[in-house]
Amino acid sequence: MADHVDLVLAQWAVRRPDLDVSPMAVIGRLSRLSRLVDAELRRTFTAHGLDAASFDVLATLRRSDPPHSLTPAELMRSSMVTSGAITQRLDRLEARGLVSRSPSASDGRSVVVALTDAGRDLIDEALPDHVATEARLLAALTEGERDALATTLATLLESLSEEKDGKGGKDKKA
Amino acid sequence: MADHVDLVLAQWAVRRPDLDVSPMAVIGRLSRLSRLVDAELRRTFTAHGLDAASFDVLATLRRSDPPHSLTPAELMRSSMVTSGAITQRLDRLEARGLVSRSPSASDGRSVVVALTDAGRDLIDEALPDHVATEARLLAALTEGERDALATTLATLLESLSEEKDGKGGKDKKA
DNA sequence: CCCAGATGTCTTAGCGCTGAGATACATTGC
DNA sequence: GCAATGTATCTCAGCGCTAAGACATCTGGG
Repeated sequence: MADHVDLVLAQWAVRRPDLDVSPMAVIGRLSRLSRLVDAELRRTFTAHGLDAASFDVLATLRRSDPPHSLTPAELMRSSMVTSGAITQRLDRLEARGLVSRSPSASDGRSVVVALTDAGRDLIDEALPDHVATEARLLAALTEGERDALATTLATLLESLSEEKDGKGGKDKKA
Repeated sequence: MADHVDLVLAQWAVRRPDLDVSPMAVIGRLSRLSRLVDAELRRTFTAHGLDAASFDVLATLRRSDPPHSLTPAELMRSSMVTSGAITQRLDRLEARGLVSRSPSASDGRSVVVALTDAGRDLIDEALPDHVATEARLLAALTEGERDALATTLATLLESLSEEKDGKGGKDKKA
């Protein structure tokens, strides 16, 4: 019943008994789990000729209102990557004919990125496999555990997002 | 109370009502959380002249028995990165005088990586800040929630690790 | 009306990692 | 002994991302 993180905690207890390393029980597992999950998801993406970055953009467009178009700035905020990363992702997807870029009618600085028919077909085909993979990765949990996990992760996500936005902030002056 | 993932789930319910995307409630939050956590941890590492990769290696060595030495292969298994990544991490740390490499006495193919005094001083100085940062990131949870979260993540971690090792195989029954 | 600051997109250098493979040494079965 | 296989380390090209910054365009207060 001891995973890698349990061993790490036991080692720290010997080397640095002065430190309370208990937060690692959560953060350490979160990190390792994320790596394992990413690796598994990648297999599904590869099977459909995609990678995580491309899938992310196509899925975000697919979720948006028809005609499934967003600006690079919106994609950037949704994806948590920099603007340079979005530019390059779109370059790759555009070269493959999966998205199109056209100047925005309402904002001269902006661009409208839209799913092409080929892009929509590809993401619609990959999606069922993707969610099936996700479901398989969670198969070890009961439904109750899954729900509780989602709730707790949502709590953490909100607390970190707020911190990042400066809302309420840490404890410094408002 | 609605985080980004709740919005994503609501969008999929409209665009693809045929799909059960509920696994995203967990997997999606796991991914985003991991990104946010990594970004926060990085700030602490940077403050000590480190990055996540260097910290990982130094901390792994520090946890090992005195004289705090391991082989690249052991570091590779602990870190979940490829051998090429370990070689490069060690190149950087060795160039800074934080670790040393010497040929193994017992295995002609192998190398012994050891913390130098400077490396040990650096990791011992950074560690308290690091665990403090981790504790701050979890401050939104009660102790009970933290424990339950650690337990559930451990369950997932074990199930994915076993799958990877081929133990029990991919197919359900043993 | 106009300008200063905010915003949107793209460019580029540099970084760390992967994946494939090269090389050397170790181990096992015969 | 020795061939076949496995293990340990390193090399290197290629990839996607970040950070910093260049431009163009928008917006709101004098």
